[in-house]
Parts: sequence; structure tokens; C-alpha cells
Amino acid sequence: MTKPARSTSDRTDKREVILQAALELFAEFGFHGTPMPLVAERANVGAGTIYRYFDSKEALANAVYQRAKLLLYETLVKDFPEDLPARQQFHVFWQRLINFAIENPLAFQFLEFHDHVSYLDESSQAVAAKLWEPGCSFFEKTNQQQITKPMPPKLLIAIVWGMFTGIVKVSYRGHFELDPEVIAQTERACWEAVRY
Amino acid sequence: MTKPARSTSDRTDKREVILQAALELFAEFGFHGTPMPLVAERANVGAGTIYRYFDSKEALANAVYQRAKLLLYETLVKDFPEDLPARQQFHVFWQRLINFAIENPLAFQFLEFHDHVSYLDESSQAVAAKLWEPGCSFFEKTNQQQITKPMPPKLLIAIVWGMFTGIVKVSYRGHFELDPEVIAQTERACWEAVRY
DNA sequence: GCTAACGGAATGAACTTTCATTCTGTAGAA
DNA sequence: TTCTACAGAATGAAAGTTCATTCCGTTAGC
Repeated sequence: MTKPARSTSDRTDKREVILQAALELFAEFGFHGTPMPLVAERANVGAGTIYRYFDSKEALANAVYQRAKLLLYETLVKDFPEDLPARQQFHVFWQRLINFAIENPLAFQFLEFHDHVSYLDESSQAVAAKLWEPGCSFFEKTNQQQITKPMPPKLLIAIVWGMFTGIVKVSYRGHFELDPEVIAQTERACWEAVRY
Repeated sequence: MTKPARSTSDRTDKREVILQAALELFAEFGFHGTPMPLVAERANVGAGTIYRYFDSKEALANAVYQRAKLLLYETLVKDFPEDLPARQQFHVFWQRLINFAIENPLAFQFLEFHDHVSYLDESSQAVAAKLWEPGCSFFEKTNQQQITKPMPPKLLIAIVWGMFTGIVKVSYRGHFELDPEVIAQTERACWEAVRY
């Protein structure tokens, strides 16, 4: 006895499956490096079916991109402890960043290993811009209290984000493990880079 | 009076022109995003001519890659002051890194904005591996003297390289200028991240 | 010094393959 | 029966590569 082939949730399920397959392939081969038929195959779906859910390859890629970026955004801001001292807030940021990279390696790879400018639409760019906000407001506050170095918040963000991605990328290549010890050490190192 | 149209150096000249055109396009659109006919057009060369100098698109990309990596390698190691104190050697490293990014924006973009694993051959991977050496031997020495944090050299390199690329990428997007002030500030920040 | 044959570099149209997208027949739900 | 969703074959554009041909500097013969 087979289950009903067209349940109500089938549409969303199929959309989901396609997005997941696309994320996996885009993460590994990039946008221009992954053919749509391969996405269909990976999703166990007809090639034409993808176009019932997404207008084009670009639209699919934008959906994947926004999904990954918003997941990261939510990871960073959800239940953020606004009243903790800056140093402890930084600890929370760092933990969440590393956790994101560990728990969502495909999303991280997709976002950080490839360039997206050639296909990102306005709404995706808006999502990308939103990710600056948590860091910006954090460093604006710490700058006022002279807790962090007197640099533009965006430069401080570049430092932290760069260190973070640098460490994660090298760990992905197997040069070392992202164990709690390394996470704690790198957090200290990163804080010393930005603190006053 | 026109110069001879087929001088002896024409072969190398043409190879050079093709490599430069490929670098420009690969830097902007990536390997999979740039068609060979476009490379030919940019180089003012027939499409078939490229194949007189390179076996395939992959071979061309590998040549471009090795060129860029080796340029960076030379920039780092040429006349390196082996006898300076570690802190001053770090200053030299940082200056050279930033200078490379300023003077070779295309090479930097090509190397850092795109993923290369899908087409790199063995010899290119060997060149990539070579770039770890200067940093590794530097941090091995500073680790012995307890000048830098007790971390594996590769982790320290990931920290420095990550900060460097993070800063340069954000400056490329126009969020701030890479002026001497910023360069000096970020150098201090980076050193504080890795120093004991 | 002049000319004519030569050889290899350059070319771009043509070939083959691959890709994104559309079309079509089928099967299940209503 | 009708209608929607689907799979996968079909399609046409574009890609990477090849190759017959052209072009041009060189050189041997006179």
C-alpha cells in the first residue's frame, strides 16, 4: 500500500527538496558550475518540475541565497542578550558564528566560497545588507565606551568576519579540528584584535 | 614605419595577452562564468589561437592560477629580512600582503573571490601548498620563543590570512579606504590577535 | 637584390556537446 | 470527466574545441 502521492504538503515538500539539492550543488560547484538537470536529479524531480516552483535558475539561486543568509541572520540575532557586558556579548556572537559554520556547512560554503554578484537580485542584496546591522550596532556601542579600537564599525566587522571565515575555511580543509579548545582560543584572539 | 608583425617575441607576447585577458575575466566572473570566446575577444585574438598556447580552458585557468599564486609567493619571500625581530618581520609581512592586494587587485580577486578546486591540477595544488611555508616557518620560530599564542602555526596563519582578506574584500566594496592609517591600525590589531 | 616556395602561426567558421528552458503525454485528485 | 502536477524527452541557444584555410616572415635560388 503506497501513501497518497499528492498530499497537501507535497508542494512545499517538493520546493524544499529542490532548495536543498540546489544548496548542496551550488555549495560545491557554484552557480555557473551546476547544471539544472543535475539539480533535478539530486532532488529526485523532473527537470521541468523545478520551473513550476522557480522562474529560472537565477530565481532558484536567489532563493537559496536568501535562505542561507536569513538563517545566519536569525542565528545571530535570535534571543540576543542585549544587557550583557560587551565582552560576553562578543562571546555569544563568536559561539553563534562558529556554530553556524559547524551545523550548516553547506550554507557556509555556498555563502563564503563563491561570488554571487552576477545573479543576485535587489531583494537578495537587501538581505545581505541586513547582516551588517547586528555587528554595526554592537561596535557603535562598544566604540562609544572605548571598549573597542577607534575604527569604523565596518572595519571592525571586516576583522571579525575575516578571522572567522579564515579559521573555518582552513578547518574545512582538514588542517585542524574546530574543537572547544580552538573555538575558545580563537575567540580570545579575535577579541584582542578588536578590543581597545 | 611599422614594426615587423611577427617578431620573435610575438609568441610570448600573445601568450601574455591571453593570460592577462583570462585573469581579468576569471577575476570578475569566475572560471565557469567566463566563456572562451569572450577571453579571445578580450585578448584580440582568434578563438582558436588560445588553443595554440593552452591545451584547454582548464589548462589556461591553471596557468592563470599559478601565475597569481607565484606572484604572491615572490612578493612575500623576496629579500625577506630574516634577522629582524619577529614583530618587525610581521610588519613586513603585513605591508607586503596589503601591497599585493592594492597593486594586483585582479590577481587578488581571482584568487580569493572564487573557488578553484574543480579545475586545479596537481602542479597548481603544489604551488598553493608552497604558500604556507613562509608563514609556517615564521610562526614556528615565534612559537618557540613564546612570542605568539600557543596555537598550531596553520591556525595562526588562518587568523592572519583571514583578517587580511576580510579587510581587503570590504575595502574593495568601497566601505572604507586602505590608507596608511588603516593599514597601520589593522596591522596592530592583527598582531594583537596572534601575539602571546 | 629580387622572387618564389616554404613553414608555422593565426584565424574563425563549423562541429560536438552541454545547458537552460519548454513541451507533451500521463496519472492521480476532485 | 476534468484538471492539475509531474517527469522526462525535446529544443534551441551557447559553450568548448577542432580544423581547413589564410597570412606573413624567412630563406633558397637565381
